[in-house]
Amino acid sequence: MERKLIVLCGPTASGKSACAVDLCRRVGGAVVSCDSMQLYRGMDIGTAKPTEGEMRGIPHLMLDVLEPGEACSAARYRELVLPLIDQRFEQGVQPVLCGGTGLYINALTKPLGFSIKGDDALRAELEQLPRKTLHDMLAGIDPASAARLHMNDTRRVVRAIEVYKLTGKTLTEQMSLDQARPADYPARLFALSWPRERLYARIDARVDEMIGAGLVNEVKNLLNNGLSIGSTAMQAIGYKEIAQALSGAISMDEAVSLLKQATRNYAKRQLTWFTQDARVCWVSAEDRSISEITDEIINNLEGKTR
RNA sequence: GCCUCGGUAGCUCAGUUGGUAGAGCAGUAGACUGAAAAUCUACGUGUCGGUGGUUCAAGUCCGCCCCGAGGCA
Repeated sequence: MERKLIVLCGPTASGKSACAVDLCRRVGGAVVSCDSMQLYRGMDIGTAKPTEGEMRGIPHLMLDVLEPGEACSAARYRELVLPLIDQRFEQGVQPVLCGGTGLYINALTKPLGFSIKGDDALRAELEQLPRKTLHDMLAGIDPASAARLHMNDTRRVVRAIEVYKLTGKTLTEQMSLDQARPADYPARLFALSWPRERLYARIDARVDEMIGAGLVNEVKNLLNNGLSIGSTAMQAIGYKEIAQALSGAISMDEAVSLLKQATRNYAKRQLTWFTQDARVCWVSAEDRSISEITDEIINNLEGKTR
C-alpha cells in the first residue's frame, strides 16, 4: 500500500478523537496520537485522552508512552513514533495521525531536521545572559536567524546559538540542508472547523466535564507521586491551574476559569498554526454527525469532490 | 436622613500642582525546525456616571442629581 499518512489536526475540543476512530473503522486504520501531553501516563482527564470505550476497539498508539517526569520534544516524539508507523504500514494498517501539536505533525510530514541534540548545560549558561547580548551574539554568527527572531524570543535565540556552538554550522545552513531531504511520509491533512463562538463554548463545557470527571484528583495524584511543578508535564493546561489552586494560591473557581481561558488561548494558537498551513483541508463540523464528516474526508481522499 | 469612599476601554485599575487619557488581563491578528498544552510579536477613542458652573482650558476644582460599598442615626 502507499505509505501516506492521514492526519486529523485542528484545535482542541473540535472533535478530532471521535472522528479519527470513525475514520479508522472505515479505512482499516489505527489512531496515532500526535499530542505532546497525551503521551504521559496518568494524565488522562485533563488531556482529554480517549477512554477505552471511546476507542471502540481501534488501536491507539503513542498514548501513555512516557512518565510525567520525563521530558519530550518533537525529535523524541519522532524517534518513538517512526518505527510504530512503519510497522502499521507493513501490516497493511493505515495510520491516522490525530492530534493538535502542530510541530509534532510537521516533524513527520515536513523535512524538518532534528539532527542536532540540545545541550541543557549550554542552554542554561546562555540563558543567564541578557536578551540583548544573546541577540547580538546571534547576529554575529547567523544574521539571517537573528533577523528572523525577535530579541525577546530567548528560547529560539538560544537554540540558534546552540546549533552553531555544537556544530560550527549556523541554524540557517542546517535548515537548508534539512530541507534538501524528503519528509518522512507524504500526508493528507484534515482539520475540523467550527465557528469561533461554538468552539469556545465547547471548550468551556468540556472543562466543566473534566472537573466533574475528577481532574482535581488526577492532579493531586500526580503531585503526590512527586511530579514537580516545573516539569514539562506540569506545564499542561489544566494541570498547572489546578496545582495552583491545590497550593492555595488561588481558589478552585478561579482555577477553573483560568483553565477555560488558557484552553481558549491555546485553541487560538492552534488555529493560527493550522490555518497558515496550506496543506490542511478544513471540514466543517458544525451541526454534522461524525459519519457525515468522515464521509467528506474519505471522498476527499479518494479524489472525489463532495 | 446624615457622613465617608468609589463610579475612567469587555474586566481590574493608573491618571502627577487643571492642558480633551494609559497599563495589565481579555479579545483579534501573527510567528513557530530537539521545551510547542511551551515560548514570542503586533494592535488601545473610551458620552472619563449625569448635569450645571468656575476657567482660555476640567477625568482633574465647585454645586446638584443618579448608582454602588461602608459607617452613623
